[in-house]
Amino acid sequence: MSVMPIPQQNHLLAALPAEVQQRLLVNLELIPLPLGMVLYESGDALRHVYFPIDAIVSLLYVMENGASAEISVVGNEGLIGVAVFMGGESTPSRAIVQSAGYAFRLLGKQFKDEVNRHSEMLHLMLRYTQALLTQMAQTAVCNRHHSIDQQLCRWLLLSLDRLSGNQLVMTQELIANMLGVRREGVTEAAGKLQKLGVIEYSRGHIHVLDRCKLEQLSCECYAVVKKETDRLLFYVPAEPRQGQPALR
Amino acid sequence: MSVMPIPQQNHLLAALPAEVQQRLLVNLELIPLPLGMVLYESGDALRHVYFPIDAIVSLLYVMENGASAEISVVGNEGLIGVAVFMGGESTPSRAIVQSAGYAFRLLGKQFKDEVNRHSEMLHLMLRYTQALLTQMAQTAVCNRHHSIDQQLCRWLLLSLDRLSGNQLVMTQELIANMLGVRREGVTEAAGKLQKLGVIEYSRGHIHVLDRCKLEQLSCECYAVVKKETDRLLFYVPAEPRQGQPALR
DNA sequence: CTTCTTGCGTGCGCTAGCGCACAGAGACGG
DNA sequence: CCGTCTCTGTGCGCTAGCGCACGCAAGAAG
Repeated sequence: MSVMPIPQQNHLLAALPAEVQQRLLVNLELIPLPLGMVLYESGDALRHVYFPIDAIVSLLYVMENGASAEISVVGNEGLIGVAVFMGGESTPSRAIVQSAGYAFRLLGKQFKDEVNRHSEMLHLMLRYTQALLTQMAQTAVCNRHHSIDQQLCRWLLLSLDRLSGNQLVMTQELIANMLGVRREGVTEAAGKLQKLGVIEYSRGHIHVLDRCKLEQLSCECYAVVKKETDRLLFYVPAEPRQGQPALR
Repeated sequence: MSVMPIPQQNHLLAALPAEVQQRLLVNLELIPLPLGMVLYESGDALRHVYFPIDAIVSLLYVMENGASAEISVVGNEGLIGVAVFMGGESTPSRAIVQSAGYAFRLLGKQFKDEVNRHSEMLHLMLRYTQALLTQMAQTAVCNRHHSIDQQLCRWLLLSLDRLSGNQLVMTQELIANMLGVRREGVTEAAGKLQKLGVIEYSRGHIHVLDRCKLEQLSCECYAVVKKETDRLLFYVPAEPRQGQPALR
């Protein structure tokens, strides 16, 4: 990040009415999110909501025995902390930084008040929440029916969509935690992809060489979630943004 | 159903302010939900929202190859059709009746207008939606990490909580569809439970004999979802309902 | 340049769950 | 009472993924 991040780089913030943006701007706090930082733990009352700029945050469920599984992933298309306006104030999951970067944050209470004052803003947030819901549902299905190979492809694509460039900084161990599988399983799957010339990696750095191939090898889950997310967030009838094709 | 169902048997309808109840009552339509009825298909625009009384409805994702997986389950604690007020108007899943019974339904537009007029009502619906979110997340985790035996226990408990009595009408084949596993897998798991004296079944009728044991044999997922659902929906500070222990 | 740490590769035995095939047994209509 | 359909039980070979153990090599630290 050589240039200063601005709030409008987060799609949700950018989509707010100008008037609301003005009022929120002064309260937004730019926060660096280093890899592995925990934004909140399972059951924590949410003090802030976070709007990622170039960071990626995973919602992770950690079981009693320590095993984990990623529930959903959030980049600059969304926000962390939907429980603030959904009313629960907490969720039984952990929010952890999966790719370092920056985010703007806002006090939960302030955000909640603002959301409740502006129905347009509320409805935007609710559409985002529905996109999140879709992602969770699809994760459930994917966990049930698809191979590690397919899931790795899906996961790489989800991350890629939320990054600029085609390189991820991410060890296989961490990917395994996210997918809820063995590290060796990821090694094997990644090895296959490398042999096929789809990716190239070494010691925590993954280059995606052939995104197209990746999409072919992925299960349907990626496309379903992407399509639905685009429908919910980026198709705004009779506005200039209409038809914007992708997450980023 | 020898007695006439009344709207207040649905927890969400019962929790609405008296004034709103009055206005909705005349528009509520009592509908019988036979086993297997599809309330909506993946991608359908939602014409109605449904409030189950004694029926159970599953949200099911059906993949391209026909395989399926249950995303969440809804009984008289909730409603079918959250996409109406979340703004998406549709979801990529099927709503199918898993246990026959009755539900009240309401035109989606009417419900939406009502929700948008009453913030108290909206907030109740959002809390329910968060409970749904939790259930989906937990389903994802459960699909990843737990055995068919454990998942069957969880599934039986979820159904039991939404029924009166301790008998389910449900073939192993259908349970397998819900869990997204083989029918034989369910046969085996159910056989174990029967040997342990936890359940008793024959040709689509399952009697639960020892609910306690069922909870012990289930994975943590059931308890997590139940606790969170109770927290979100039934704990209303400084009101008579406070401390109500269970879903039903 | 050495040493240590971190990330990746690999092999091996094991189990859960799959796909398939078929058999028996309750329910039910004629 | 008989044929038919639906539901459940069982057996068998197969594979994906697990747990474990160990080796190796690229960077970082000294």
